[in-house]
Amino acid sequence: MGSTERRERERDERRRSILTAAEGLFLEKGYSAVTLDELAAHCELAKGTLYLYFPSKADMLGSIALATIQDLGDRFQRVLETCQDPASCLGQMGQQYMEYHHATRERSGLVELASSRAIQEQLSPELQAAWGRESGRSITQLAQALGGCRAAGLLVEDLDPLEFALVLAGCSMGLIEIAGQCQGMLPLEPAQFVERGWSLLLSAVSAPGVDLSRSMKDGGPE
Amino acid sequence: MGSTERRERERDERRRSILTAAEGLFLEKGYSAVTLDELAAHCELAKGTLYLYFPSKADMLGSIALATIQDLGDRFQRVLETCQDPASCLGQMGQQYMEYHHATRERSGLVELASSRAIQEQLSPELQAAWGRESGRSITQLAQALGGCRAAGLLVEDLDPLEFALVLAGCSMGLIEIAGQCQGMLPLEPAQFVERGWSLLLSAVSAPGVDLSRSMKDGGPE
DNA sequence: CGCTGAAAATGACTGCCAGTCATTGACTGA
DNA sequence: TCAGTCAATGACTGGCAGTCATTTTCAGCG
Repeated sequence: MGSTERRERERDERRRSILTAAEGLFLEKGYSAVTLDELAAHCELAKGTLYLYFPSKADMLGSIALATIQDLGDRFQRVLETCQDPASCLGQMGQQYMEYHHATRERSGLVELASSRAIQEQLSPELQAAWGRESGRSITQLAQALGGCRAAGLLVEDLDPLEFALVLAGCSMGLIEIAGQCQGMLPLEPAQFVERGWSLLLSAVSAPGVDLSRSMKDGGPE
Repeated sequence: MGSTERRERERDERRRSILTAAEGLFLEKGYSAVTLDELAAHCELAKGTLYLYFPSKADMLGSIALATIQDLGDRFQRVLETCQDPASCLGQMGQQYMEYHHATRERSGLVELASSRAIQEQLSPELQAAWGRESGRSITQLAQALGGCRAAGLLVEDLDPLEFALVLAGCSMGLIEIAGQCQGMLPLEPAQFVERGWSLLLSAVSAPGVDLSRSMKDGGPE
């Protein structure tokens, strides 16, 4: 019988519905203010049942955040697969990053929290491993695009693609964070802020006569 | 009698000794793994006594982190007061930032945690206000130095000093964070990482023919 | 020197909540 | 119909932040 498969499908569905409810509550009230009794009530389940699907509350948050950052990796993957020209590849990654950020901006607080040491060390080993893999993935992808640009002579020679990819990633994170904290201080959208940062960094490492930051705005030359 | 003053002095001293013990434990075991019973035992006090000095555990962490970021503001203040030439002013701020980071690098995890929404919203209103004031201070100071550089024609014209100060601050935060997370991924010290970021950003906004990132390395022209 | 009142310190206690587990219920295949 | 498996339950436990009635300390005074 296909009953085992149906079981599995139902299990997946329930898991997903728990995550959906959890995400809503976490966004509404903040992670630590949500109790599992409350979440269980929202799911019309008993608290114990939640533990059949997740080993801890932290793992629920981690799973939500993981799915979010996986989205970025998937976007980058698509760019790498469809794009030949290195400059437009990098440009499209920049665009995808902005779109990703826009699509997930309300969740960015959850991703930030999940990245923190306090949460990370509570995650199950499997999730921890997946998280490390996933956050490394988008950086590697970025480094790959940067490597292509350097090979094409579009970047200054003495640039380590991986190192610069980390710089870009770190700055993006920090800019989003500070933009969230200083909403009042400047009338600027977080996304514009990040875009500004990328532009500056890219223009600083472009080879003489080239401006890679331009390729982000129009998706590359053609 | 001077007994009231002595009282106050002793109170301050005790407060400080609690913070010292707390900092040590937080660094050793992580904030959430430290119980107040444990901390009280280390201070040779009863748990209740701690609450005569701090309204909550979060406020202890907040006070430690606040003192840390105040240090940066003090450093920047000294630079602004002693320095006339705008370029060397900015350069010295960069140097001070690196020194600050070096001096407080083991505490950077605590500052990061204290900055998080999860902790911020638990802080007493007074501490929250002080935190906002203090984190705004160093950015304003940085903006002031940048304004001086722009006025001297060292920066591109269309640069908003405050906005760019926020970019620098955000990138620094993010770079420190990602450097902490990706220790294994690259053989680079966090400080070098941050320095690299500052250099790139400054070179991107320097006026044609000027390289402000240089002034950070040698403390400016003289 | 003892007395007194105020301030400081105490630690048993409370409430809350993540996580557990013995029990019950639902379904399946024989 | 029955046995066996897996999902679901919710009362319970343990641990910890924060409280508060009580005790201790001590300066100032008669």
